[in-house]
Amino acid sequence: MPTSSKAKLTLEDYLPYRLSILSNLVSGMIAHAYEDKFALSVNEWRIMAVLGEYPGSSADDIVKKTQTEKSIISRALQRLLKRRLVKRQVSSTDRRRQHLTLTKIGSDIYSQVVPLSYDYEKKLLDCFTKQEQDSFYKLIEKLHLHAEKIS
Amino acid sequence: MPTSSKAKLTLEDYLPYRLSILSNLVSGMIAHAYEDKFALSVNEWRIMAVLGEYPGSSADDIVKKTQTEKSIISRALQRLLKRRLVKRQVSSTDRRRQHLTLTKIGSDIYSQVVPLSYDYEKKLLDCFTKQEQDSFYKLIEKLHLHAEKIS
DNA sequence: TCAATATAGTTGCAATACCAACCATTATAG
DNA sequence: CTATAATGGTTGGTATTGCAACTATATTGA
Repeated sequence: MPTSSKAKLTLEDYLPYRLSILSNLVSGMIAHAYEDKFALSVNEWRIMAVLGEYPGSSADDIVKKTQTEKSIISRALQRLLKRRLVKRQVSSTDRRRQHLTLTKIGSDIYSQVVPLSYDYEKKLLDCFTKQEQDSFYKLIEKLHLHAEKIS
Repeated sequence: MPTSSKAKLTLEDYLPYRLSILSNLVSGMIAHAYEDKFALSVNEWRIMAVLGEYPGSSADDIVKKTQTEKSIISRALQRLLKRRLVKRQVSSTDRRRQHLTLTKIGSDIYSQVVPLSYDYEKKLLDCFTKQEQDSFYKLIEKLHLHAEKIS
């Protein structure tokens, strides 16, 4: 084998790359929708999504749930507080911790974004049979767990 | 149904979110490796990957291949040029266009990153049977095409 | 032929991300 | 107790991003 022969990488077939492109495409589309309609960034919406599901969470809970840098959460939270979509209350048992909840306005927006998101997800999953959907979720889950393990 | 009943969104089960988390995890791990070893950002490496596969590509070709903003490509390219990992030559038939190729140094790094990347990919795919791998790729492809169509 | 349009690539600027350092408070251990 | 470490959260500095405006060259069509 001549020394000039070179291993090549086919970007289009490379798993991390494919996942990244797909994720950007899929996330970008829905993100654009609620950015336009409600002026919410991805991080802001994720915070609201966590609070919709788990009212009273702390910033740190959100960090763990969303796997996002805490400074990013902190600043996104500041914007939501300023817009009064979220309110906070210092914990009575630990004064470092703050319980966060959606305000009435925040809740209203939340309940508009949720169906929007689900509709979009449904439209996406349209291309799969029920079996394929199931399979896809399982494979994602499996890969996720494995990636965490070897990280 | 009381007016206070509210649709909720389970972030952990929401497809765009799951893809995003998985993609960040999977890309982050390998990106970290070549950032540490070769001081290459993701965008810089992607450019090199394209040039390894298609020497002589233009910046715009890379934009299309990698689906990345042209300003990002332009600036990542500037760093690669400054480090002399890539060289460029104005096209003889269109003076707006520049043909890009890896330099010797660039090629050397490229041929070190490629096996690193493949090893990592292989380690990732370890958790799948051959059938599952195949199935996963097909589902990703299907979803990708569909997402593009409805976008 | 030449005005209007399109394309390749760069740059300016505001917004965002990342990492580390930092407060304040609470938990732990000697 | 009290010194040390750990935790929740904020902030500063720098780099990166995203969008639009811009330059230069090429293409199109009346």
